[in-house]
Amino acid sequence: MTAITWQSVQAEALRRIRTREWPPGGQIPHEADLAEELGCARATVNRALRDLAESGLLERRRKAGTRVPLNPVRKATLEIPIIRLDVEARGQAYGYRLLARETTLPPPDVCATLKLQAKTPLIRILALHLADNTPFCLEDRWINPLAVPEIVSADLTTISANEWLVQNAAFSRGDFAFGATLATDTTALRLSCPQGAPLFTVDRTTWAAALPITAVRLSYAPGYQMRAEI
Amino acid sequence: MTAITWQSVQAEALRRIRTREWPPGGQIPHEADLAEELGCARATVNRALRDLAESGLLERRRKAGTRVPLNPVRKATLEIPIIRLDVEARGQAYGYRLLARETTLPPPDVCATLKLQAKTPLIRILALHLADNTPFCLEDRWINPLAVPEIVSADLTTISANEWLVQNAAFSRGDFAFGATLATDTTALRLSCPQGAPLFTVDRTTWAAALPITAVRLSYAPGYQMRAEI
DNA sequence: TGGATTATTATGTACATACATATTAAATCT
DNA sequence: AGATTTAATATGTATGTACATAATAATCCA
Repeated sequence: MTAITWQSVQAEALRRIRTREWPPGGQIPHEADLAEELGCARATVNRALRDLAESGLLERRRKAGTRVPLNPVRKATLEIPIIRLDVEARGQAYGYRLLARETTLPPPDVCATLKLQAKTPLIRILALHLADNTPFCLEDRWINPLAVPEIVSADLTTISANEWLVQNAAFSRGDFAFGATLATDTTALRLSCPQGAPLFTVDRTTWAAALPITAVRLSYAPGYQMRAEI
Repeated sequence: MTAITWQSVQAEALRRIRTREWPPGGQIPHEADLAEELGCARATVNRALRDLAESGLLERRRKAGTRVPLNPVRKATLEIPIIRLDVEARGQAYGYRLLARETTLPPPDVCATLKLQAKTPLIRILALHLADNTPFCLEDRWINPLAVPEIVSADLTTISANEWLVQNAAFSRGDFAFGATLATDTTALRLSCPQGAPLFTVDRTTWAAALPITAVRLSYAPGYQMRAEI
């Protein structure tokens, strides 16, 4: 029976940080000293402190040691589910409607975010996600067919591009930008909300290495909140 | 020289996931088998796969083994810096103005989010954060003086409550809710933006165990975007 | 057959040791 | 003194072994 787990070491470290036994800006003992003091292996202390450093509560550098940051930059974890699961997790019935699908030349801003030549034709998808039959989220997406050729034969009337891409595109990197925009007249119509309503929006771009796959703007119906914990 | 690191094992696992050599929904080999195949210790494989599971790319269960999820719920990491550092990271000059400070009974909704009795007087802070002398973010905060008694003697005209609390409050848990709201007349005035402009807002509540510390709404000037990577 | 019990198994973790690596501090040279 | 080289050191990681734990599969019994 080993009474000391890395979690217990972490809890003790957290206690010392919170009580300022390890003051902000100050150095904390070496792993080896802590291991001896707490009666465990250095690897156990390492696991505990490494984890705290990843969440921003400690700063570690080789040779320099470990210190408590003065202005910790805490890290919160955002869960990015497919929209269907997001709706279903709220206990609501999910619905989906493909509004438009075409292959056309993208506007300059889309070209820029995807770093593509202006003359590359892309697939544009416009779709509406519903929760309990009321508009939940409007998906305005551009897809690079060179990155996912199978998309041209995919039936996007029953499965959303959001879901299809998660399952079929081997993406390696993604950027997110969260913001607020006003509902334009057409957007308001589609989301069944007043024109000028404030919409929470997510602009997402995903890549397979250097190859751009897709850029999407998700406009959520008024009142939507994205949640996170720390 | 040990050629095989846990990062290289992770890269190989990622490759197999992306190429569908390990298909979605399918089981992958045991750690022990992988370790033998790749020529490393099981602990190395464990570290690599555990990390992938934490980011949502694998699902692991004791005895059941490891599988590739059909609908992976990816985890993005959000960095939560103090506002001053957020501004300075953009290469802009940070400014700060305390607009109001009073001790008063909070409205019912604030009581509810903080789970406090309605008759508990709280400290209310209203402050403006500036970037290059233009309004950047409006901070509307309620602080529980029972959780941080030193706040009553803190000078919040030179250091923001945001920063003071990060440095002085030992919080253990926090909830975030991101959304979009319309600028009311008073908010528009303070942020120097048109009334009815869409504002990206963050509602944050922090706790020390079960003791509520503070609830704050941050309203960012129009155009602000919060970014994350995956 | 059905329900409880027991065995099995894959992951999770602890440990001691050894070495790698980044970074700082000391020493050396010009 | 200032620049360069060298030593020292704290963290980072790999390994083999051992055992813990959770979850499943097999078994047993009524």
